[in-house]
Amino acid sequence: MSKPSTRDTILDAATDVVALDGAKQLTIDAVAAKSGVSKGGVLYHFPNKVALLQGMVDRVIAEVIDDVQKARLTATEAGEPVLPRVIDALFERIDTNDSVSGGLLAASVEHRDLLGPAREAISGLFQQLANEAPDPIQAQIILLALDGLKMTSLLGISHVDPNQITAIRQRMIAMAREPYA
Amino acid sequence: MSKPSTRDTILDAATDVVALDGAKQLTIDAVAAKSGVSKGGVLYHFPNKVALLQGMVDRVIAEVIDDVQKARLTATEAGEPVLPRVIDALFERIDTNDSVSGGLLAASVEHRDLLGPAREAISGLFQQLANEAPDPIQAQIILLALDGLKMTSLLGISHVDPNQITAIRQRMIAMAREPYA
DNA sequence: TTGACTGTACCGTCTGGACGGTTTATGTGC
DNA sequence: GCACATAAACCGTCCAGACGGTACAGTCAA
Repeated sequence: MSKPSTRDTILDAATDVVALDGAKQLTIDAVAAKSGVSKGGVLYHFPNKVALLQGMVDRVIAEVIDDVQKARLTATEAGEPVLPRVIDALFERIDTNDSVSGGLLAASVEHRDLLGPAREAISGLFQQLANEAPDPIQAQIILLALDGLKMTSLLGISHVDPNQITAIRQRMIAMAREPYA
Repeated sequence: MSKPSTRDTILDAATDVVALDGAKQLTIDAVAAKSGVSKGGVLYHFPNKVALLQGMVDRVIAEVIDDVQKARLTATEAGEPVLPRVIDALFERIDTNDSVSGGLLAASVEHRDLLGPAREAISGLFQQLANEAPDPIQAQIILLALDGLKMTSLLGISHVDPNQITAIRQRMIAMAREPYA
């Protein structure tokens, strides 16, 4: 276990701040305090606040993409259809409902370009997923529904009865297996 | 056309500010300047900034609910299934992509209770829509996909090819008409 | 008279970031 | 192995501007 880089320490602290105190409280001072690094040190690694946000966003996005790619790989290796596995993977992420992504989402409204690079990557991946599926349009709808589920629950405005989550999940998988007639 | 109330004038101005300059620029001073009402006047109607935000959110939510209810009414009057009409109505709202909702969404992450009352109303309405549909689970998935579409396009992170929007819309309607076998 | 404002002055606080200084790591020549 | 130079990593303070909110005297139509 090597000592984590200061850069990562800072990003971890920033994540903590958002998770515990909300996105509004994400100030350079707060991050400095929580990370044990001085304010100057923080600004050395991230020349300004936007760069810090960018660092956080990039980490989260990379994680999501990694999850999906993994699901995709294991599915193709097992000779199974890809989409059901992806659905499962994304549902797992919904359950681990970090309040961090919500905060980052909010920040991204302000700084549109934060999600610019991420958009490219995710857009390409999802398009590919849909096109590889037997029924691309249906696949898109399923992926959109996953977006909706994630985002509404992220923002605390989900209108889905928790008891029905499992049914929805299973239905999505069933849909993914047998395309629309 | 009677003169709009000062309260509405203020809310309009606030909406303008968010639309043109972003949510971050929504300051009491900015709203006062844009509305032509003095700062004191603004604070007379909205004792603090949160109250102002609440006023904005409430207006938007009421509008959405109204649209959906209208679609629902005309459908039942025509003896048609409700969901297809609702899908159409919500798609129309996606196209009129006000950047305001995005800003309000961002603000709602910070002030969770802003969406509290709205959540109740929308949650109830959507649940009812789903339960009235021939296939409630499928209906939920469709409604979630609409959420996803709206939110991703609101945040500028949509991964849907614009050329496929129409196909997706039609498929959703087709799905709503004939439930899953 | 009263409610709906205007206009201005003011306060306390927060925050991003600039800046100059200091420690630590990394070579490099001898 | 050692002295030295150089740059990277990091510290702590200070500042200017912005913002929410208060206070309060005055205006004006109903």
